[in-house]
Amino acid sequence: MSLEHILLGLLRQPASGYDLKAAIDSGIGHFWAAELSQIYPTLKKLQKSGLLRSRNAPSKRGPGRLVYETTAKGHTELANWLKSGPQIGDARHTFLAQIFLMDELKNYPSTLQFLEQLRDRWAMRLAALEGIEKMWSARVPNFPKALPLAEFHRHMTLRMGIESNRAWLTWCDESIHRVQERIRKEKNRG
Amino acid sequence: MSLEHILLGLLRQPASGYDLKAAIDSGIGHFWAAELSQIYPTLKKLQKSGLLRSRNAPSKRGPGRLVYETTAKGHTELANWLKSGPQIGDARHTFLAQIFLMDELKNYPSTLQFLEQLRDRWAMRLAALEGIEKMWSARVPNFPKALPLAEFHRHMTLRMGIESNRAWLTWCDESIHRVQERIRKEKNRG
DNA sequence: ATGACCATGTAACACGTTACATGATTGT
DNA sequence: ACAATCATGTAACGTGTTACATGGTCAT
Repeated sequence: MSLEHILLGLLRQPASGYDLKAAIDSGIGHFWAAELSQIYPTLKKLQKSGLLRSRNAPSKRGPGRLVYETTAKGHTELANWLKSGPQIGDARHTFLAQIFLMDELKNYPSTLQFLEQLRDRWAMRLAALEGIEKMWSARVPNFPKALPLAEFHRHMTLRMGIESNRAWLTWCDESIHRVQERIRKEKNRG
Repeated sequence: MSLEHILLGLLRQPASGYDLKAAIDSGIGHFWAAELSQIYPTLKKLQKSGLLRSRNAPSKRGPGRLVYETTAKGHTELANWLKSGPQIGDARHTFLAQIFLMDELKNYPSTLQFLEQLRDRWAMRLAALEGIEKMWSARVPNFPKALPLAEFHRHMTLRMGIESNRAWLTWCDESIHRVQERIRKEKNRG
């Protein structure tokens, strides 16, 4: 299970399940998602295996917090996972399946509209990611060369998000252009 | 469920569960995977809902085949799914999580090796996809402009595969370069 | 007082993989 | 004879989402 290792990694700083949900959404949201209902049981399971320990802590508002942190055994497990080589999941891209089958509609304008919706969403995502990088670079002198070890690794994942989003946008624009050409040709023939 | 709609779409040509597994692996393998143990029950479920019908057919070798095809109701359902807009799944990229946490190893050579493994796998995938396009273009005169409706849509998904793989490779090379620079700097300082 | 946020959890369901079971045919 | 391929299926398990349950605090 990858979520186990992700929690293990994020918990090198003590945090509660609620904190981890926020850290995932804000920090790695562009390539990972997790719900609280999955996080809480996973933390308990990790503690049972001796990879995490927890303590109760008060909260300013709301109920008491359960703060977890990684044990020595947890560090070992995390290191082994990182050394085990890249886990390239079979990414399922539902929207590609939709395009693959979209000839069913026998109608170029439907395809066009679909691609434009895709482009809009990706343009927004790309702008968000570029914004994050811009703010980061404003904060750190000699960015990104001067980034310390941990930030350097985090920055690589941000760059990956930006670069793939850019490629997808380019592909969208190309595809939109090709569809528009076909619509034009049909008109001239009809 | 997306697999339901994918089977529905592929079944505009009659086929057995076994055939569909082969069609998925060879046709959309670069963005979708499915096991026979998932395909068979899904087909039964679709038939029960009236979106597919089946008939028995003999086989040259092995047991009898169950050949399915889409009903009118199935076509309607498929069209509705295609018109419902792009489904952008929260793609989970485990390898990005690994990089994000890899500062744990406190060791640039580990990161370097990881990135090189990623690059090698993507280089192979890219070569495979480009090979498919090359063979396709050799077979069809005036490729890709002359492609008919269905093939045009399939070609767009192939292009997406090629373009994102290329972007990932570029990102890999960039990242490898950045890590190597850091290793060099450490040596000079040490 | 109403809604947003803090904070933890359970239950039911949906989706997907791995392992197992069965058995015929074809090529080496 | 042995392995690969054809062909269908079940069972157990792992992973992830949605809905539900509970209740305190803070700002408007």
